[in-house]
Amino acid sequence: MTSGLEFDLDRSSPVPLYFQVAEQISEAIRRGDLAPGARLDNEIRLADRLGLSRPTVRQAIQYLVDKGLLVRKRGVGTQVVHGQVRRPVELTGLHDDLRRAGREPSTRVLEITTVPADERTAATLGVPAGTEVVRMERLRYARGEPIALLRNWLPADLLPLTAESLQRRGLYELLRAAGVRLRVANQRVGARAATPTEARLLEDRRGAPLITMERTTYDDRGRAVEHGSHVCRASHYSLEVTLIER
Amino acid sequence: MTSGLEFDLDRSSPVPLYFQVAEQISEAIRRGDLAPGARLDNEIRLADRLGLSRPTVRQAIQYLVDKGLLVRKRGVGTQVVHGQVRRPVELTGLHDDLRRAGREPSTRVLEITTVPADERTAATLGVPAGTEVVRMERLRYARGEPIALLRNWLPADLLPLTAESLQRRGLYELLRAAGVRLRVANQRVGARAATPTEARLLEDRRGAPLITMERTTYDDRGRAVEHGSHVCRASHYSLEVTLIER
DNA sequence: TAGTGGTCTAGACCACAGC
DNA sequence: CTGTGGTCTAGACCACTAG
Repeated sequence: MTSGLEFDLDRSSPVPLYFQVAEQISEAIRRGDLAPGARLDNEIRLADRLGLSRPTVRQAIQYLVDKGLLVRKRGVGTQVVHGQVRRPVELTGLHDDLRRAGREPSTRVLEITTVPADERTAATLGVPAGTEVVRMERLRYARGEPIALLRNWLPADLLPLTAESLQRRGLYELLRAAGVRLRVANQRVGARAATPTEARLLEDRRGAPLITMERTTYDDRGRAVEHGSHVCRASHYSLEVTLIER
Repeated sequence: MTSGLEFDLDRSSPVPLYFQVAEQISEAIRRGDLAPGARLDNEIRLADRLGLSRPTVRQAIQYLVDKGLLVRKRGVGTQVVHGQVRRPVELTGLHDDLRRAGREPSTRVLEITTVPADERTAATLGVPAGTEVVRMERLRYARGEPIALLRNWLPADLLPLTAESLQRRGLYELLRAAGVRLRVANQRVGARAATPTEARLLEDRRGAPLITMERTTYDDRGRAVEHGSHVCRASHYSLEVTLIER
């Protein structure tokens, strides 16, 4: 039950009320005050207790259901899901992933050039063939060891990119700082053996298993802002995904 | 614009109105009547045209935004995202994946037994140690070729499982048919080289690159209903994921 | 400044689960 | 039968975007 929980809402804050509620429920779960399987008060009672309308409370709950923290069942109620959500479902780059895991990422920029887009790149990014695009190749390290080889293409007019800025910050971080709001990414994940070149760059043996990732990311206008084709050393990295069925 | 689109709503249908709207917009995108980048009418106008309230129209749009088909930006409008969503974000098993791709999956059940849960399995499934669980091992084929080696554990009281039923239907399909509603899955994806045993079963060479998947799935009561530890031949399979930032 | 989505309210009726 | 979430209405005001 949430009966014992205290909620602290600030109506003068620019933070939406539904989000304040969601954050505090989320925090209660993280702390363990709401154990896995625990039932929340029903939506009406929760709304009464918080002095909010039911739709606002529903919005808060829906937000956490979409993140995989809560599950709902009609006639039963809303409960905390068993099993920790290992990672929130977010649109992150490898740099953020590693930093979050406390693995001190660093980057070596192998190449960064501006070229006219060939047919295939233009189609992927949804720009006319021949448009200027930035092509870059980076080597990502964690704790001093090579982890991944990253190849990216993005429209040249999106933001200025330099080897210096890419060495200290991840691509996604730079995009966000430039006001680009990432919204959707289509990603294909596979695996294959390392080629001799890849093995040399990643300081691994030829034929070592690599995770492959092919990703195109779109902003809040629906435009492609980045395409990436990456390989990661499987011995040093794995992906975590949370799937939600609506 | 959606101005030229026709919408056909049935208020007597048990299908929710927001879902009817979402389906028809989705269909218009699939057909190409709404091209990538196309702007929808604004929410107020759309609500007027359909004879619905704005919240209902918003719910329909939100549904498609969550699926990655649409993007919204305040002050701008709602647009169709560039780049096809290759696969809807759904909670599917390998069997469904392959069948959807028209690859005629078939299954050979190598083992299926009921055993008391050891410490680790019990913790993963959130049941007391010693509880009866089903342990199974399957070999999944597509077009006659071995694709994946699947190992699963699930609570024994959930549903009766036989080698016969598993040979003709996927595990997720059987779970759904038994009234289990899957809601959340935490999944870890990696890669490694095939062991000699795996290579023999998968009819591949030793050291061949494999995709590894470790997944725990929860139902609408928040209980773990299945844990899987799978390996797939990377040469014959890859995963597609769509990531959405809220 | 005009137009858009973002948030919020205060109700209503319905469908489904479980006793 | 009772309680729960699921759906729906008809408004309101605000914050942000773009010209």
